[in-house]
Amino acid sequence: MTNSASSSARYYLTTPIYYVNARPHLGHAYSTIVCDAIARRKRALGIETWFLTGTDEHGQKIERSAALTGRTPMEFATEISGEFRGLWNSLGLSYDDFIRTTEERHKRGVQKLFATLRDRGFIYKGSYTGQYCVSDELYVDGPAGTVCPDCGRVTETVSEENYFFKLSAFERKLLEFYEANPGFMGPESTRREVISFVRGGLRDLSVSRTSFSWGIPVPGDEKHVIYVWLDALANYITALGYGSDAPEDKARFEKFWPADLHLVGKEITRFHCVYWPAFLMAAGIPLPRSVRANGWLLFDQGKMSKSRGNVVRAETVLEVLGADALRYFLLREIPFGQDGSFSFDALVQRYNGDLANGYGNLVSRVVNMVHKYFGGVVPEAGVETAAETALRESAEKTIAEFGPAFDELNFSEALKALWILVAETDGYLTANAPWKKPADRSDADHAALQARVLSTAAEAIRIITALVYPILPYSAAKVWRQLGQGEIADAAKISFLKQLAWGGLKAGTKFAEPAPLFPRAEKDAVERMQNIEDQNSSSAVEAASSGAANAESSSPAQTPAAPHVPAKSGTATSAPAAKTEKKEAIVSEKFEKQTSLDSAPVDSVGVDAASEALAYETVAKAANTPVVAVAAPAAVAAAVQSSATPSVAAEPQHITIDDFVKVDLRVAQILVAERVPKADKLLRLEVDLGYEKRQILAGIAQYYEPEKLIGRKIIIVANLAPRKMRGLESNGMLLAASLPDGAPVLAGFLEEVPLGARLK
RNA sequence: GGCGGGGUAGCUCAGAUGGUUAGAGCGACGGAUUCAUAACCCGUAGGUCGGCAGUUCGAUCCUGCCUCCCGCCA
Repeated sequence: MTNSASSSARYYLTTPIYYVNARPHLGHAYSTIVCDAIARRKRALGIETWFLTGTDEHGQKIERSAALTGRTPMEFATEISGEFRGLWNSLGLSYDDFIRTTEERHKRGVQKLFATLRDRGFIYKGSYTGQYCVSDELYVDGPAGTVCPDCGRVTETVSEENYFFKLSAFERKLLEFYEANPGFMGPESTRREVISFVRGGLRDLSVSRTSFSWGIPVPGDEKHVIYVWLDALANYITALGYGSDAPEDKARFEKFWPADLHLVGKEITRFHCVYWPAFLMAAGIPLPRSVRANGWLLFDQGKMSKSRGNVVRAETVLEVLGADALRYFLLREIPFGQDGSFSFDALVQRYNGDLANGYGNLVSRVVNMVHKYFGGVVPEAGVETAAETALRESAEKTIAEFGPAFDELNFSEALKALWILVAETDGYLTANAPWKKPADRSDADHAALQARVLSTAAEAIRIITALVYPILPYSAAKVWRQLGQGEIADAAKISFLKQLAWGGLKAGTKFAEPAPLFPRAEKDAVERMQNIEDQNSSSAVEAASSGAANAESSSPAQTPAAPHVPAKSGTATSAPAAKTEKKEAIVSEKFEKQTSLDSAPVDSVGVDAASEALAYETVAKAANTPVVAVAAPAAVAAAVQSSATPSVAAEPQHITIDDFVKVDLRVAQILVAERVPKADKLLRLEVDLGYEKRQILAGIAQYYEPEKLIGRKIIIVANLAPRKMRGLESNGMLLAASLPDGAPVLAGFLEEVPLGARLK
């Protein structure tokens, strides 16, 4: 994964810096946890390691969000940044430095970088006239009236004078660099995408803004602030001391730069694989050795979901199962680099299956037996038989396989290999049954067997524990103590992983008392976590509407991208959760599309007040600009104004065809229709989609007799996130025209259509 | 629309330069067992390897077409 020189005795790795427009969630935690595991292993191998994380705090969006809450951008950023740091601390992440882009050391470094680029002739002043999406701070190609490809809103024509970076001068140099350094970026799919992007031609990049002031001023021309990506990317060097004259800063920079690994979310690979190397080349600074993209973390949505398909907070998992459970799940379940889906069910299954029943139970049975049969003191193993040889060789094989897999970031493979050893040790114990003395075995023979088997199994556990330490640091520390090995953190300081070999557990070692490692998660664990999330997300609605916690990081563009460069994602973060939210958000936007197409406004009838609140919540979160999901085009402005929601933009809300396609509209037939007790508006429907049947709740009880609906074919939004109403789960909503008096008229077809047919 | 990646057991995924019975873990079922966290151990599950056509003695792995999903770009 890294090219040359990665074997040197120092290692510098970075997480993305997280944009403070969103509160931290599991997606952010994922990237940071991965880095933490890597950092811990490197340190335990005796490699001097520097692990950097931090927050990205400039930009117009922060300025705005702060204004909505009546605070200064700095106050706002400080609060959210503190939440990130607080979460990393409560997860026990071992970062060496946490940088904020609002810190003086960073500003100084960024200004130096900008000045260097300018002095070397790679920055010039130019002007740009074109289309600009105010909401996404994004320049868009096309004539006046062009729609923003990211959010679907109509762009505005702007004309401004900016500084430009001569990105075009680096097209060939970058391609040559990629060619010469095949390990620079990964995974392979990312690499191909980046190369094909650069081959498609690079245009100069606008690297300053005058439309807002929350940023780092351009040195010598302070009405400009520096482009947020140039600002953000530079954190990787400013945190080490770039731009400082202090000797210790210079020394640190010299020691750790270039970085060995920038771990980034896959949506921001282009910034790290194209712009960042170009900036560095232009400034005459060495390039990082590798950039690796992690995939999205998706939350289970759609059909199965008991979960609401919403953002999950790391704290929830931490509270119920602990940090190690979360770390294990993320690294074991998701092949690194691919998208992975997170669900509480899968988490609990992994936890119980691998941690509680597997590793935890193995430790428990062996430590208990050593206490029971040997007073807690490791006996002499005696002569190795074929069974011990097999286990030892298996452990040696595991040591040989685990490291390379881990170092290639194939955590999932590494853990899989390690858990084979867990299973083999369990099997070895069962096969030799030290707790059972056959009648034909002498006491002496049995004692020898017990000694041999238990010391061998304990040694296997020691090996497993050492290897798993970077991934399960807290649990490994407990086991290490139980095995009488002292503090594993101390062992890590003296490079214990480097010399790890079979035979390290000495006879005579005194075990500590057994203590539970991973208590089995009871059946209610999933439910408990969901409840915690539900409570949290209902309070998040308030936060969102007050502007404090909106805009999940990846979906809206934080950054003003350059002209002609339709940068869509905005943040230096992994931001997986946005995906789900965006999907939901689209649903409300869809109605506007409908309204502009149809004469009668189509409304969402399956939604009662509660789910309207949901629709609003998700839109607000995803877009920062509350969207009103009703009204014909001409009335939009008025509707926005009259709505209680704080509105920023009043332009018509267009979406692209790509957005529309995300709404899964299907033909369904009503099989069952009945009133919901104690709800005068709600009907419970069971509908058949041809490929599946599901339950939907619809607020049409005042207008339709349930009996008359049975057999009728309707149109439903099939991929709407499930929602509970009156204790019943609704999996989708039906479509109907909304008459002036509020009465719904169900949408349907004049011709015969098959069940499950998609509308598009 | 262009480029790229995918569609393998209920779930998450491996895999083969094409060759007798396509694998693992989890879940499910049956058995054994009790040192241990109702755990561990043993066994079982028969999945058109997305669809169709072609190349071949033989394809799930090659070719073409189709379909669905995802990403990047326009």
